[in-house]
Amino acid sequence: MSYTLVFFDLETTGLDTERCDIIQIAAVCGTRVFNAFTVPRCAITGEASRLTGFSVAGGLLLRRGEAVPTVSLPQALASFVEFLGSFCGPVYLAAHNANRFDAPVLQRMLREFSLLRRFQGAVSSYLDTFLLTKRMLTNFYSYSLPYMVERFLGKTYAAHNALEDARMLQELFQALKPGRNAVMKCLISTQT
DNA sequence: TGCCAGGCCCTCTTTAGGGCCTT
Repeated sequence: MSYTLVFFDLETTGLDTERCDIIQIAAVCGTRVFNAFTVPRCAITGEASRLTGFSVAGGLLLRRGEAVPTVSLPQALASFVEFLGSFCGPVYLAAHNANRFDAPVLQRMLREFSLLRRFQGAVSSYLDTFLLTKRMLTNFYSYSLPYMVERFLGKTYAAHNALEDARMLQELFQALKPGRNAVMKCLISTQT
């Protein structure tokens, strides 16, 4: 049975998956793209702000000082679920370190806005590409996304922009060509 | 200044501990 892989990434206010808020949700599947920004409800940590370039001033979301168009968090999440629901199943939602970061944050947000059931109807599993690359490739200096992209695609890119991270993750996956069995071993159910 | 989260993986392991990766 075939499956659809959608590559995604979140930019958030920090690393605490129980408390952080989403700033950017981005996803790619082939040439189809989703990208949404939202004004976070809690403060952006200094480290997250330094890495992503995001800040909030006067109720506006700024990236490196320039205002970014935003929608409300529930609007962003509902649009994301609608985007995911437009693909033929089963749909796997892939992120680098999904198991430990992106999936817990997204699941918590979807539950908060009563969107989890709809999401679970569209997406059967997450795919953790960090686990996948660690299992596929041994004895590497690093398994971070920027390092993997530089090593296998020969590119440096604007890391910590969710859309660029998702695009690079898709390219990396296409370059590495993991087997179906390797992919299946790194899936995490959305039914939590 | 340096610490802050945390499940998985590895190994100098299993009666444990440290590093990784994500923002």
